Amino acid sequence: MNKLLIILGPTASGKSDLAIKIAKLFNGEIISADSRQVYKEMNIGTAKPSKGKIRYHLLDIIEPNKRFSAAQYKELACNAIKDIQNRNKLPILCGGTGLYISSIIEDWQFPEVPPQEKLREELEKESIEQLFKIYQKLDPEGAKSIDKKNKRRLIRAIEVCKANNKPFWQQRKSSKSSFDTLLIGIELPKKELKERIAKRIKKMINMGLETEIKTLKDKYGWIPSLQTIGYQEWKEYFNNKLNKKEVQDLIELHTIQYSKRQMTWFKKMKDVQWIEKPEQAIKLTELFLK
RNA sequence: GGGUGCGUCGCAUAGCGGCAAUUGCACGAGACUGUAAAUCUCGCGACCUUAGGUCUACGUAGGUUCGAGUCCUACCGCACCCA
Repeated sequence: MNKLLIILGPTASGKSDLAIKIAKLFNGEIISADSRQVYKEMNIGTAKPSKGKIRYHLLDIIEPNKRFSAAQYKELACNAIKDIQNRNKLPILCGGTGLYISSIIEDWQFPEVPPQEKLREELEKESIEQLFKIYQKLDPEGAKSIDKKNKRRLIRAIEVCKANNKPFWQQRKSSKSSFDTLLIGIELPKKELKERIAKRIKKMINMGLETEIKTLKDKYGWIPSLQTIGYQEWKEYFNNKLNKKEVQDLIELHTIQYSKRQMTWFKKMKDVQWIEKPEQAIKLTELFLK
């Protein structure tokens, strides 16, 4: 069996619940496609699914102060998918990180150049214009289409070129996924999504989000993985610049904005079956598995 | 009743005679191949097909000026002070 079911959608749209439901009905296991739920100790703020009967992969696989990447994700996720298929179960890829999902369904080959902190630090000092010039020299073709005002991206492009002595643009590859896929996207009316987001955030706070963050920042400081919606907002709170209500409002705002960015990515993806109700997903899955 | 200050594009903020008007936020659209819940771009008075042009706009009404968000007068609203 080579089937792979994918469930995507913006945050708080009910992806996990749907995935669990389908996993129960169709003998499946879930692979999280979420760039924050991979971290240990970040539970409440990432709305990490709690342990249940259904096996959930790629949660809690890394320490919060460690670096994680899309390339690592892709490898781990592919392995998990194949493993599940080999055991004759249905793998369900479920999450809101568009980049991670795309890397699997389009079988991206990331250039095999791990991040090089030193080089990055060096390049970080340069101006954007300067960086663009450097990149232009290394990869004139790529320079035509790169986002020339995005420092982070320029630095990575330069890093890859230097490491392999080949233009960055030629090192990015994608192809048709070898999996037989069904993509289901959840798209709720704006108003409903907003309500669900607000509700979820309230719940998080009631569940002790503040304590979770306090523990994390006391233990690790404001590490990069805390640069996450629902976490970063508390920095000002602990500095007494914001009160709790303001933090909550900010989280809500940022989450809504994030959900729009997610949709921008998803809408670009081909072959997504957009649904609003879980029953529709179940029907689609039935047909898919026939 | 007297005095002072302030009223600018959803909100905040700049502007001190050449302005469709600065900046931030919000909002809209979009990009994305090892940080992606990250990072970045563009748009944001209306109309005309782009270059560009036309109209309507800085509390209201007048005035001075080639030209007014900017100066003057009156009025309205808000804030503070003195009575």
